[in-house]
Amino acid sequence: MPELPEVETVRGGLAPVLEGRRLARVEARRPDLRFPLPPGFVQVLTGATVLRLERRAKYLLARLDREDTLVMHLGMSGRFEIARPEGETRPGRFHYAPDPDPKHAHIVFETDAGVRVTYYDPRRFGYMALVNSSTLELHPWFAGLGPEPLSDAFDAAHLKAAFQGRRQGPKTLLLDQRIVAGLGNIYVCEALNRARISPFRPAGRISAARLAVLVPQIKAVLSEAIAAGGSTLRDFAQADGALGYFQHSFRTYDREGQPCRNAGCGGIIARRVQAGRSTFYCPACQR
DNA sequence: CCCACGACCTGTGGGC
DNA sequence: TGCCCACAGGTCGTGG
Repeated sequence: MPELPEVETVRGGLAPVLEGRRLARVEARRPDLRFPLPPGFVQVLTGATVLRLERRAKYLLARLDREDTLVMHLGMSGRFEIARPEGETRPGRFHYAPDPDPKHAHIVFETDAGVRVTYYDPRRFGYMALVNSSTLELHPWFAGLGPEPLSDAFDAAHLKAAFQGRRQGPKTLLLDQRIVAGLGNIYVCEALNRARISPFRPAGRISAARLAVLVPQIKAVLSEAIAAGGSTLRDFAQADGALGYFQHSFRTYDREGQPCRNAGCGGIIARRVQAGRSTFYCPACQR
């Protein structure tokens, strides 16, 4: 599920309970998620202190007082929940409300403050790994990533160069994490609608002037979504259990047959499968 | 390089 | 009510 705004929302929710805390107990309730958990996963993490919780693209990075960084990707259906102890039976031993979804509770972290952070992932497209911190940016998951869309490095000139000579539509290329890192299906559809650019127009033939409109629209939709706590569809919730509200602001996503919300448009949102993914767009104003 | 398609895995919602 | 199919926020790989 989670695209950049949802991962950023999760980061913001987990940071206050994890940063500066020691992981007193770590439990892997199955040996794998999408990939096998690394050997020594539980042993390395148990007793480690989380120095900072960061985000790069759609990855969460827990910087540890260890050689390795804990790298986490939520895939399509991964989510975290925070549970606070309901009581302490004896020092360091806490008890909690029953887990509402034990079947999909794959990884459990318990901090020295007794806060329990559980990773749920029904589809198990998510993954966790331990990656050497000093060479993290050389790791295959990170080496080829494009710039953060909210950074100054992501600008019209960057997109112009990345789109140069490409015949694929901007929809497909913006999903390519090597071009820009963190966008997913929802926010690409939303940004292209705001910029009134067709998802199907050969990217190399989009003018620099229109890319100069697209870039700030991408930044705007991401910033607004982060401010709203992300989008809650199906299973996504913030780490504290609260729902995100940005889905109410969608202009295209999952709005097939409904009116385009762009000023003065009056078109009807359509859905087309493009490169195997649903593309929602307005045929009237997106050119 | 482009595209279409399938794989990974499970759950849910809509149509009949 | 029950069954079946389509589809789901993300990557990764193959083959034409």
